Amino acid sequence: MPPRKPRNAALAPASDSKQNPRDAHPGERGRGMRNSTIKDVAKRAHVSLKTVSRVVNNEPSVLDRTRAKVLRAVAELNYQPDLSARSLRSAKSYAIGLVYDNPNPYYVISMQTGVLSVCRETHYGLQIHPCNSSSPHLAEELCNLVRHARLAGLVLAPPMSERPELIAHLSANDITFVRIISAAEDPKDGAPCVFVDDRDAAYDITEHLIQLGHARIGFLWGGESHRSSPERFKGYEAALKDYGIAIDKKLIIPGDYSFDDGFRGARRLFSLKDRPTAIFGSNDEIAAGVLAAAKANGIDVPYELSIAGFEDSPFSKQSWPALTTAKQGTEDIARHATLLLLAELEKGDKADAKATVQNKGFSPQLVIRDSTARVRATTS
Amino acid sequence: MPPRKPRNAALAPASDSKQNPRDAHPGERGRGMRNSTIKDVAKRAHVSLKTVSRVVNNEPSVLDRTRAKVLRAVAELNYQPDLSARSLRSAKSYAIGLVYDNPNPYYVISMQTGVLSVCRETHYGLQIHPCNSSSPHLAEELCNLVRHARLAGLVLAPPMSERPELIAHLSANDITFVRIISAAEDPKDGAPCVFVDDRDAAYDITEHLIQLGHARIGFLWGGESHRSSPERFKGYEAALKDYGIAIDKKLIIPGDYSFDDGFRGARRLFSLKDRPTAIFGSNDEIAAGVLAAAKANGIDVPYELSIAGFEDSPFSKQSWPALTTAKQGTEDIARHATLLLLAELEKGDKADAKATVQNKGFSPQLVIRDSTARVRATTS
DNA sequence: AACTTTCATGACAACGTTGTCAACAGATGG
DNA sequence: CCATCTGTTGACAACGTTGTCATGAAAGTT
Repeated sequence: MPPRKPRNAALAPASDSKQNPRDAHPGERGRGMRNSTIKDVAKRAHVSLKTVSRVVNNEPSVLDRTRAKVLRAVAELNYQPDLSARSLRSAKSYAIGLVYDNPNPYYVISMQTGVLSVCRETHYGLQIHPCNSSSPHLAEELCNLVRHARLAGLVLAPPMSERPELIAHLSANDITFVRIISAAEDPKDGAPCVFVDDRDAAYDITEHLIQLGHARIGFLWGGESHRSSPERFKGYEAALKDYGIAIDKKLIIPGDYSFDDGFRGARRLFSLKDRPTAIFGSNDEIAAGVLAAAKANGIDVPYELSIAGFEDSPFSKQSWPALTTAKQGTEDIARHATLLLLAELEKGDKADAKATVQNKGFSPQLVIRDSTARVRATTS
Repeated sequence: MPPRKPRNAALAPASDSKQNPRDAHPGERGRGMRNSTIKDVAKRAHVSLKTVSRVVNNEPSVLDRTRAKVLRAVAELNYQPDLSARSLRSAKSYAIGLVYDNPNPYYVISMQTGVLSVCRETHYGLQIHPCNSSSPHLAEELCNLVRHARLAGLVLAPPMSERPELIAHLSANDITFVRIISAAEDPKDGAPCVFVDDRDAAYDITEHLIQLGHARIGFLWGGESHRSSPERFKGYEAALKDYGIAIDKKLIIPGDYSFDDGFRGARRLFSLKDRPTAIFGSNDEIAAGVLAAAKANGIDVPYELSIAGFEDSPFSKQSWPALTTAKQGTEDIARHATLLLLAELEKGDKADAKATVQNKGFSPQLVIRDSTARVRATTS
């Protein structure tokens, strides 16, 4: 075999002449040499391998003086433990997975950002795993993923987090995970989760519309596979009931969390003899579709029609008029879920038991913008 | 230490009574037992460890009969090689990093999707690494990332891919990477890259506007830090020149790749004595800002004002009117970049030399929608 | 003073894999 | 018949780390 050439040869600085993979005393220069190992550190600090290991892992029972000596050597050599060796030996792992199936880039990015912020702090790696929630082999796939990529645990976003068979399968295979689910309260089923009270927020939105004088309020459903859909519907239902407004089934349209379904749903509502004066789309995409349909039909928003969405995605600020919606705080939700997962992992390690991170609920907050207004006149 | 409890205890099936971590003969059931190792496979196939290793890695010099025997055992035990052990021993690695700094979720998600599609096929893991391209420690940060997470290589999205010091630093540290850059042709600097001809596409867009009769065409710049910005500007400039239209500096507004800058830039253009009849926003976000500004000023798009964007993000279809833009094919670009990276990695391994994957150029394609129209009347 | 306990440290094996090298069988050539 | 070659296989060490256990010193207890 010919000697291995440095990659990207053209851009690399003139390389040294000798092939001496092992003799350069580590520590002289930070570049171009093999990574230093725990052995080098031990030699330099005049202690044993194990002592270095202890210091690096913050184990107790090391004299302060020794610790300082080792830390100095670590710094001088720019030593970083090798994760492969570590996870091989300790059967632990330093990466987690984020599993989602969501067509909404804003949501996904917020999720990733939240999870990553914790990963950065804790030096965990993140593997993203978009997937097809309706695949029959998903459970198997996730198990293999965890095994193959040696993931310490998973953060499950909806709708995966809401599929009991999937959850059961993961539990059975001893995989650690956290769920992010739509629910009004902690399910208290023993498994860690973060729950988002979609129902409550949908109630607020509906109430806001009612207080603006609307009585005929259309509702456009989100996807069947997400539990948030029925939750949001329940909120809508409850608000109408509380204000003594009868539910009109003609105003309730099934569909998916998509722009196109918003567009189509709105057209159906427009064709009604007795049109709604307001439409609540189950998320911002749907609401954007409604907005587009309104414009296509020459309906003036918000004066002839109020529109509300759900999610507070960036384009809800940027549409014209800007959308009234509910701010989910996806990033915080993801952050907390990740903290919860890490706590769970620690729990598995030690019998410290006392978990400092708890299941937690989030309530999306109503954000009033320009797409909702007081009812002006009954539509023709 | 008390015996380790299974995690998620409440959901786990009634656990077995004995603590027998090692005695269960692997292969009987697929669940709840330790992962099988190469040793188990060897035992079951009545061959040595090394032979199994050879089969698993598709090395030559194995009798077909032996290979078959081993493969059967592998299948029966659902054996999957342990990546930690593998990368520890072979100093190779099975994950790559995707480095980007881009506020646009659509772009980022497309990028991720493209890279992931290759990763899935090749069983590589993907670590995403959003970062701050203006951080002075970015180069150091990336080196540490690669070392710490044992990444085999990096895919660099703009603008990181366009910073010479960064590239040089990575090369100097012997890190393998591919760049995705904005350029009309292959820079041929020896380092692998995928280049996107923004200039050409911007030319097409400008030409389209000119052919609709527009002569006063505003141009809203994207971010300074992205090379795509001047490239797109060059395309705009070249088209005007080719059609004999003088450049009016008042029509050219600096700014960033953002909605807000689009909004502000458009307002500045509207306040001009001699308004443009068309505006070319350097990306769809900017164009969306222009659209919003037009609506806020009661300007009828496309009849009083044509607007074009760049990127073909989903909302360019969903805005009202839908935006004329250039389709980038980000997903394909990311796919090819990843293939290129993997080819580069293989090249490092063997001296096969003959690279089958080459640097490649992409030309975004003009997509004509409803936000551009034939010039009707001179603006007041 | 002799003992137990506690603490700090180190020697060594082990994690699951692959690289090196040697061994062997059978074929080929003289 | 022996020497050589080729192709297949296996024994063993090594990768860098951490867990286990042993060791010895210092401190506390009788």
